[in-house]
Amino acid sequence: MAVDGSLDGTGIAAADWSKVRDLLHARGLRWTPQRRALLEVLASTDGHVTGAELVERCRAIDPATIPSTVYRTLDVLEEIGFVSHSHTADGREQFHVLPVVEHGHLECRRCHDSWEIPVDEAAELVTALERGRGFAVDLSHLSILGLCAACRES
Amino acid sequence: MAVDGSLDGTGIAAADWSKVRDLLHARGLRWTPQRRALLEVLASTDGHVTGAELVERCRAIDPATIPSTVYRTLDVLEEIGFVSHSHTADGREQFHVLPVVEHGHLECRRCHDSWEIPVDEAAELVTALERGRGFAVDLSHLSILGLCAACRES
DNA sequence: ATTAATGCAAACGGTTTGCACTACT
DNA sequence: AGTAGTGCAAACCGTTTGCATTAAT
Repeated sequence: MAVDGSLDGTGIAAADWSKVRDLLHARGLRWTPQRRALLEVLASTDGHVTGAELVERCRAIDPATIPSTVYRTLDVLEEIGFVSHSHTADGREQFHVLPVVEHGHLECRRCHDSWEIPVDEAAELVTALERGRGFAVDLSHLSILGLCAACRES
Repeated sequence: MAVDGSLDGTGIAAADWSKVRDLLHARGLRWTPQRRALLEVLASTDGHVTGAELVERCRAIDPATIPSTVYRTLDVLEEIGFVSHSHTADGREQFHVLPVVEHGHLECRRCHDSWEIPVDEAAELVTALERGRGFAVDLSHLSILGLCAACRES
């Protein structure tokens, strides 16, 4: 996989990287090899990963990766709106990239696989809570634990 | 507040304690001062507390309280079905006493207050996920973050 | 007399912090 | 040159573990 957006041939990822680079530069922030590595990792996720997983995957690219650098970069990426975070059922931080649509997460307590819940699937709950209690649900922080179809059968 | 269920005059708490004591004895487990203290704390909660909060409140009763004892007791209380646990939005363990009805939690990201969500309020979501994906929601682990009515106004 | 439960201390895992140094701009 | 970002190490917080000791049965 390409490491520099400007030389990349895969399209989407390259576009995202230069966008991030520009957003950083616009704020006087900098583009470093460590940030590039994290962006590379983020670009190849299916949309949600824990902080610890990101550290691990960055280490695959650069074994010298330091956790604090990853977490600090995640903070700035969250500030510029490139990622957002919620929490898994067992309390670890869960990050997701540029959510095109806001969504929650569904997690199986047995196989620990997880899926996204799009707005429309949670719509009834969200509007019910809003109408009944005036509570504005933060869907991107919604994490539902349960048993997936496959695990229920076996 | 009374410390021994058999001498207690307040009713509910005393009943719960002897029930727990009996459940423990039925399994060859023991009734200790430390467990009594935790039960006293649990009896006076509004239904949900974090593990760390329980440790702190037990210390108010007995300053010599040891965290591991509290957590170990919570484990057995969960085993005998007297409490169950989920996780708060920031990932700490959240315990609740004998849920008469299974329920989730609503937490305000600003004032950090929290409320219970009874089954019926989550019913639509639960059945939608079950029908659409065969996913069995674990309502007692459901924790929704958002902005409460009071905090939205100000 | 059993053996469950405790106190203690140390370790855990994920994340955060302080600080001197490095390297983007 | 200026200062954002890094590497490192140490601290953090809530929770868990191992083990010798205590105490409920």
